[in-house]
Amino acid sequence: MAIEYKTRTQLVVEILREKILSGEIVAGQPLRQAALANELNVSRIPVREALLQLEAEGLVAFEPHKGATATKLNASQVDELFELRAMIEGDLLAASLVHITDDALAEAKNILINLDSALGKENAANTWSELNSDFHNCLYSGADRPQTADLVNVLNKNADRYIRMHLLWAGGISKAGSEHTELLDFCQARDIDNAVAKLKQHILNSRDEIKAFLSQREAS
Amino acid sequence: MAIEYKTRTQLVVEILREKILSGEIVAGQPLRQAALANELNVSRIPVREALLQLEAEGLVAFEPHKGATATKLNASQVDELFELRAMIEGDLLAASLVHITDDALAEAKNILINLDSALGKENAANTWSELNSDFHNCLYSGADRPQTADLVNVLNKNADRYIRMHLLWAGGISKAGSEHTELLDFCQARDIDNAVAKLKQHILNSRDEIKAFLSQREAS
DNA sequence: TTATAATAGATTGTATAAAATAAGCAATTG
DNA sequence: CAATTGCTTATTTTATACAATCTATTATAA
Repeated sequence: MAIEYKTRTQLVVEILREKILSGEIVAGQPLRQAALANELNVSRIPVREALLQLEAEGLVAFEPHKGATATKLNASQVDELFELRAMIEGDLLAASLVHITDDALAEAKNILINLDSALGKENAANTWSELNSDFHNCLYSGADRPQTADLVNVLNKNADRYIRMHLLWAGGISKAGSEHTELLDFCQARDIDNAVAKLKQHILNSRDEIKAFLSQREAS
Repeated sequence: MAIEYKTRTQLVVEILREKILSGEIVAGQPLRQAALANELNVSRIPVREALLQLEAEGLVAFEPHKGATATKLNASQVDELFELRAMIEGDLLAASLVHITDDALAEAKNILINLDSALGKENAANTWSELNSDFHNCLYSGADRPQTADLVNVLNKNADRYIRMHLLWAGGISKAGSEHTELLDFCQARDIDNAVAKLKQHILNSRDEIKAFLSQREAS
C-alpha cells in the first residue's frame, strides 16, 4: 500500500474535523488560531487554511477579524439538513440500484454485521458512525455520480455530529438496526421503489429522534 | 448604507471567481500563486486562501505541491450537475410557493423585464447570468431554507460557466425567455405542480442545449 | 537506443514577523 | 452621570523569507 503524504493543512483538517464530530470541540466554542497552532505544533497558516476548509464543509463558521467557531445546528436546521439528505440520497440510491453489483451488496452485508457488533463496545459512537457512513456509501456505489456522492458526504459530515451525540446520550438510534436490514433486503431484491421509500423513512426517523432529543435538551 | 470592509482574501475570491465564470481564465489552465499575487498586488497567502475557497465551490481543483487549475466539466458531469439542480430547485420552489409574497413575485417580474432587455446589449452573457440567478433566487425566497438555498447557489456557480459560454457562442438559451414567463405565471397562480414541472423542464432544457453544444465543440 | 539517475529551476508549503482590525477599558467632555 | 473619544490589548490578516517538493532536462550506464 502506498504511503500517503499529507500536508500539514490536511492533517490539521482531519484532526479538527474529528474533534468537532466527536464533540471534543463543543459547538459555539471559539477556535483560536494561535492556541490551535501551539497545540498541534504547526504555524498559524496551516491552521487558518484548515479552518477555511472546515468552513466550506459547514463545520466551522469564520467571521473576518473575529475568528472561527464550531457551528451549531438548531432543531429547524436539523430538519432541513435531514430532509435534504432524504431527497438526495433517495435519488442516488435509485440510480445506484440499476447497476449495483452483487459484490457491493455482499460488502454492505458485511459492514452491517460489524455495525451491530460495534454498538456495545468502547468508542461505539465514533466507530458506529464511520461504519454507518461506509454502509450507505456502499449502497450508492453503483450510481456513478461523483458530484452527488461528494455532496452526500458533505451533508453527512454535518449530520454526523448529531447522530453521534444522539448515540452517546440516548444509547442509540433505536430503529436503525432493523431498518438497515430491511433496506438491504429491498436492495438485494433490486426493488427500487421500496428500497428508496425505506431509506427515506430511515433518514427521517433518525431526524425525528434527534429533533426530539434536541428539544428535550434545549428545554433543560 | 454601511461600508463593507472586505479582506484581501475575499476580494481575490471575487475577482478570480468572476474571471473563471466569464471565461477569462480558461478551464484547465494552471493558476500560479505567485503570478496571481503579482497581478493583484497582494502576497501569496490571500491568493492561496482564495484558491482554497474556490476549490470548495468546485471552480478550482487544488493538488498538493502541484498547484491549482480551473476545473472543467465534461458532458456527463454537466448532465449530473443539471439533474441535481432540477431535483433540488424543484423541491425548493415547491416549498417557497407555499409562503411566497406578492412583493417577491412582482420583483421577479421586474427582473424578467431587465433580463429580456439585457440580451442584446454589450456584455450580455455576464449581465444575463447575474439577472437569471436573481430571478430564480427571488422565486425561492419564500422557502426559508437557508442551507438548501446556499447549496443551490453553489451548484449554480458551477452551471453558470456553461450557461455563459453557451450564451456567448450560441447566441442564447433559445427557450429561456418564454419558459421564464410561463414559470412566473404558474407561480403567480400558486400552481405548485405545474410551476415545479416547468422549472425542471427549464433546467433540463438548458442542460440539453449545453450538452449538444459541448459535444459539438468536442468533436471539432 | 533506452532506461535510469542526477541536477537545476520553478513552484508550492510553512514559519515567522509585521500590519490591520476589533473589543474592552479608561479618560474626557457636556 | 451619560455619552463619547482615545488608548491598550488581543486577535486576526498579510507580507516576507525559507524549506520542501515537483518537473523537466541533461548526463550516464546498460
